[in-house]
Order: sequence, then structure tokens, then C-alpha cells
Amino acid sequence: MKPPSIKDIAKALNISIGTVDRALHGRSDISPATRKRVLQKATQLGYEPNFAARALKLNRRVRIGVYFPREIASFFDSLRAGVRAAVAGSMAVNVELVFRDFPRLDQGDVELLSADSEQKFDGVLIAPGNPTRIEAALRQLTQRGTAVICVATDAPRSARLAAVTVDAHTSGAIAAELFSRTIHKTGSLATITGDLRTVDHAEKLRGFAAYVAVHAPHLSLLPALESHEQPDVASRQAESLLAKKPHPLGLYISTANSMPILKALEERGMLSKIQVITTDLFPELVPYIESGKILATLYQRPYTQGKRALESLLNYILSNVTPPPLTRLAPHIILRSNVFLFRNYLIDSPTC
Amino acid sequence: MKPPSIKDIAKALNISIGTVDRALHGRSDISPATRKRVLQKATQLGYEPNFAARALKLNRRVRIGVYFPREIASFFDSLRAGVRAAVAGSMAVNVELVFRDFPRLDQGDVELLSADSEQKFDGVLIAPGNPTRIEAALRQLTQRGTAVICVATDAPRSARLAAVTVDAHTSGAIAAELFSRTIHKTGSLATITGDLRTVDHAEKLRGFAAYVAVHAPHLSLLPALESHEQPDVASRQAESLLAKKPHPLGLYISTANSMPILKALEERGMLSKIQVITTDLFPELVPYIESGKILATLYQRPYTQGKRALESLLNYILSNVTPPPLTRLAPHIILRSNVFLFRNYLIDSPTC
DNA sequence: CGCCAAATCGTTAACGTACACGCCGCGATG
DNA sequence: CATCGCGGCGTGTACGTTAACGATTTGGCG
Repeated sequence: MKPPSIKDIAKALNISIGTVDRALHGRSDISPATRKRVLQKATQLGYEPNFAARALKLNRRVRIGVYFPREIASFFDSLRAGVRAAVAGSMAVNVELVFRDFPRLDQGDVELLSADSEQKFDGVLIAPGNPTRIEAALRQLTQRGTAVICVATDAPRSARLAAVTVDAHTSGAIAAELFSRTIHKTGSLATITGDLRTVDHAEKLRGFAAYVAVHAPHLSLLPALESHEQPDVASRQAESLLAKKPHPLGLYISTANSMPILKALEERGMLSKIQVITTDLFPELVPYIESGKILATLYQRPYTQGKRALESLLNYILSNVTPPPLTRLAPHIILRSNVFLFRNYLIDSPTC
Repeated sequence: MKPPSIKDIAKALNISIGTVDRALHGRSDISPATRKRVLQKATQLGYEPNFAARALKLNRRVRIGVYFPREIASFFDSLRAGVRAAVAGSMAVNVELVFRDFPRLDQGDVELLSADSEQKFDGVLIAPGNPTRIEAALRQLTQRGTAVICVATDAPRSARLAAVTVDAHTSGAIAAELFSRTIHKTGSLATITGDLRTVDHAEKLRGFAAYVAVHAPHLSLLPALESHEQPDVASRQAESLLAKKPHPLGLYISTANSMPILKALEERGMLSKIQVITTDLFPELVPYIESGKILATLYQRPYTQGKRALESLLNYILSNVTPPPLTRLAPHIILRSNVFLFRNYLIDSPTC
């Protein structure tokens, strides 16, 4: 009836539960012979450890540091919500989340991390802006025994345990494919990005360019513009794009703060003449999609990213399960026809 | 340091843990005055029950019946995998899954359910083919205290506790939008569906038609064809479509077994002349997407559906949390540029 | 032979919760 | 006055696991 416990194993072999425990956990103070007998009996009875009992016994308090930038809020707030949801869902464990915010993706992360160097975290979640600049800090953390998982953006060659991101290369490729299937005329495509030193932004553009090169011979690529997440720069770049003649047929905005650019285009009545694909979703963007003024937005599912990242981290810390080094989520393609499913994405975890 | 337990509450009030337990659970044998004091102290100390201890103590064995059709295997096997993954992830609980398969979506569900009428399930997961025919059985189950959640397809007016599906209406609308943005010429669109009595299939076509009517004035709709999931019927319908002249510019296949139709189209060299959008993903379909022979497929995320459904069911049975009556997942739009992310979707839970 | 240390194993007390059981005092009843 | 019923409360045990501690045997070495 009931699943077997270590007591049952002990009874079946006429030994004590202490010995069974030693055998099952590869501890010392046990002879190889009895260890073998125990393990054999365990598999024979189909023993599986009772997580509730384990969690109750070793009432570990797990401290996790969460290092995310404040900007862009729509994205990272959602990411934080996913993290919180994961701890709520993982019953049976005391998780203490310490949220540490730094100003922007490209500034303040390393400083904050080294300022916290005396903190004792069991695990750390971080969105690194500049992957090379942060390597030293991550190595130091790992050496002190804290597991590090990168979220949203990766530091590939660092000592981080794993990374959970949306597949940026695919994001770019999808944008390119949507253009190639929507635009039948011959012409050019423009791109505005955030900061090309961030791995993800660079990857998006590579994916975009690769797809265009292979599958869209009728479309050519203009050089990418870096907005560095500064609204004024972005809107000036939008203007310069419009000045070109013939104007580009499509514009791929691969950074999440696309509003300045959209406003600039709208003021000049260009939104109807150029196909636009944006990145991520926030309330101000919804009307643009609903009205068809922009073709699509590629949603990076921050909520799901945060949830998955923390689940992986807890699984590693508590159950010693090594996560895959790279989890790539598939981005959601949000169009006019499905945008309403994502409208309340900030409230809870609707459509994921 | 440590989170407060009922012991701490008891100590703070100089009473026993038994009394605290009675107060917190609204049991009898306690005076209103002390109950109030306890509840007050509990919120004051920020008491939260320890799930591990609770799960250990009441070692409930939960039996769950899973009623899915065998066909279409690619879809429902994935659904079953999601269900299994959910029980693996919900540690601390003994869940016994009883898988009960019936032949096809439109046949055998009611019979199997009534044959199992003496089974005592705490919860049931079911994919009802014909919603009205199954209402009586579901009402009977609910009356006997078993929670019922519909998965993949819904029985809206029945006594089921909740339903987890992909939003079928949106699925259809997405297909229509993709056609409307890809096809610039004037012409007609055809649709082949499974069984219109199934709520989901009907919903898809409604969503498809609604979007075309509002946003694609240059496209007209041919009457929908029902294949009833029979390969020979499907391929004959494909032929009849091709006989029309001018032939339709787009074909939306809203059922998951699209292979017979695709084969028929391919043999006549029509796949390059007509835009095709299919439903769901299985190994044989992948090459068609990779080569661009079909425009897109709308993935209904069976794995995620199964996982979410069982999570909701367990949450209701164990924690008494009422799930939302209708959880609609957003379908994934799979194109040539992102199909590779979904290739190994059957193995584990890759990109979700 | 005696003694110490190492190797091997048993015993037990927690972890926080749920629940059966028992105890006490008070008013009602015979 | 003895007894009973009952509301109100305390006590104890069990759930399965872990880990500290004790107990026993064995082997080695002087």
C-alpha cells in the first residue's frame, strides 16, 4: 500500500535505519558489503526518499540574492514576479529572497556585487550587462560555494552554473522571417538595438542578419544603430532613418524600450509606411499592436524566465541536480490576433 | 531567525499547541475568546504553516485518473508526459496516476468512464471529445467528490471544476492573421478541420472566420471541411480543394493529423502554390517547416497543458485552492526560424 | 596478554504538524 | 450528594528522515 521507507528496508535486512541512511547517502562508517545489500534492497522495494520528511528534518534556510537592473522596469519587474512565484510554488522550503537592484543593465552590477561581498548567499540570480566585466566577480562567488545562474542575459565564459534566457538568435531570426514573408517588395531593413556589448543584443542581430542572408534575397540590411537605452538618442536615430530615401521597408527594434522610436515614427506619419517589429511587451505598446500599427512584438517571457531560473537554482542547491548549462526559452510571437492573451501578463502568470 | 511555528504561538500565549491547532483550523472544542487571541498572535508573528511538516503528517495518497484518447498519439503522449512531469515536480506528495486510454477523441470516453464508476479517484483529468454526451458522467463524478479538470478540450456547461486548454479561438485568429499579412493577392482561403462537434475545433474556425471578416477584406472563406480524423477522407478533401479554379491561396488545417493532406498536396506539386498553416507538431512535420513548404504550425503545447492541469488539480485537492475556471494558454507560432527549438519537445520540457 | 583505536552498526532526539485521547471543572440531573 | 455530560484544554504519538552520539566488535601493536 504505502511506499517503502528506510524503516522497511532496515526491517527487511534486520539492520537499523541508521545503517540504511549511511548506505543510501554514501556516507562512511559502513562496510561495502552491507552497503551493497542495502542498495540492492532499496531498488528491489522501489524505495524513493520522502521529500517532505527530508525537508522537515533539515530545515535549511536558503538565502538567494537577486541582482537585476531597475531599467527596463516592465521587463525586470515581471522577471522578479516570476522569481517570487517560484518560491511560492516550491513549498516545503524556507527561501529568503534578497533583491538587490542596480540602475541599468550596463552599469552598477559589478559594483553592487563586490559591495555585497561579505554576504553569504547560497545562490545568486543575476542579469549581467557586460559579460566580460563581471567574470571576476562571478568566479569569486562560485569559489565561495554560491551557485550563480544568469537570467535574461548570459555571461557565457564565466564560472556561472547555468543560464536561462530566451534564445536571442532565434528572436532575431523570427523578426527576419516575419519581414521576409510580409514584405514582397525589394528594399532594405533597419535595426535599432540597445548595446551590442550585451551578448543578447548582439545575438539578436546575428540571427536577424543570418536569416535575411539565407532566405530573403530581396531584402538588404542597413547598419545597426545602438541606442544605448537612451530615449533622446533613440528618437534621433529614428529621424535619421526616415531621412533616407527610399526609406527602409522594415524596422526591427531589438531593445525593449521602443517607445521613443515609435513616437518619433508616429509623429511623422511613418508607422503606416514601414513595418515595425518590436521586442517585449508593456502596456503602452498594446494599442500599437491592437491597431495593427506595428506588425509584431517578440515577447521574451520574463515571468517564465524568472520562474524557471529560480526553480533550477533551488533544485541545484537542495537536491544537487545540475541544471543544463543553457536553457533557451522560445520567444512568444505576439500579433494583433493574440495580444489580448498577454495583456494581464504582469498581474499573474496567465498564458505564460 | 527561524520562521515561527505553532509552538511559538503556544509559548507566547501560555497555552498548548493543541489549542493553537484548533484555532488555526477552525475546529470545535475551543472558546471564541482564545481562538481570537491565537489568530491575532499568529498574524502578529507572521505565522505560516510548514508545508513539509503537514505533508509528512497527513501522508495522503492521492489517486488521479487520467482519461485521454490514444489518437492523436503525438499530441496526447506529450500531454501525458506533462502530467507525469507535474507529479515529479510536486515533491512531498504521494500521487498515484492511473492512465486510462480510449481509442479516439470522439469515441469511448463515456463508456470507459462509466466502466470505472466504482473506482475511487480524488481527481480526474479528461479530454472530452463530445462535451454534451459526457455531461452526465462528469456530474456524477463531481457529486461523489472527485475533482474533474478538462484538458486540451473543454466541456463548458458541465460540472467540471476547471479546464486548461490552448485558446482555440485565438489559434484560428492567428492563422487568419498570418494569411492576411502574407498573402497580398485577392482570393479565397480553405479550412480542413476534425470534428465540429468538438468545442475546440469549432472555436478555431470561428476565430479564423472572425479575423478574416474584420481584417482581411481581400480574402474570402470557403466552407470548412470535416475530416473526422480519417486519413482517406482527408486526402480526398485535399484533392477536391485542388480541383477548384482558381485554387485557394491558403489552407488552414486545424486538426493535428495533417499528414494525409500534406502528402496529397505534395504529390500534385501544390505545396509551392498554396500557403499552408497546420496545427501542432510531430516529427514528420518538421522537414516541411524547415524547408518552408508550409508557412507555420500552431503549437498547442500539450506538455505545458498537462503540467498545468495536474498542478491545478493537486493544488485543489491538497491545498483547497480553487483554480480559475478556464486557463487559456497562448499557442506557440512555429515558423521556419524557430522550429528547431521545439524539435525535442517530446523528450523533456525544453522551451515549453 | 592487554589496551587503544578504528571500523561498523544501533539508538535516539529532533523537525512542525495533525489528531486521537484524556483530563479538569462546572452545571445539570437523578 | 453522587453521577453524568460537555465545553475547553493539555498531552502524547506518529509521519520519514537526518545526524549526533553510544555501543560493540575487530585488528594491530607494544
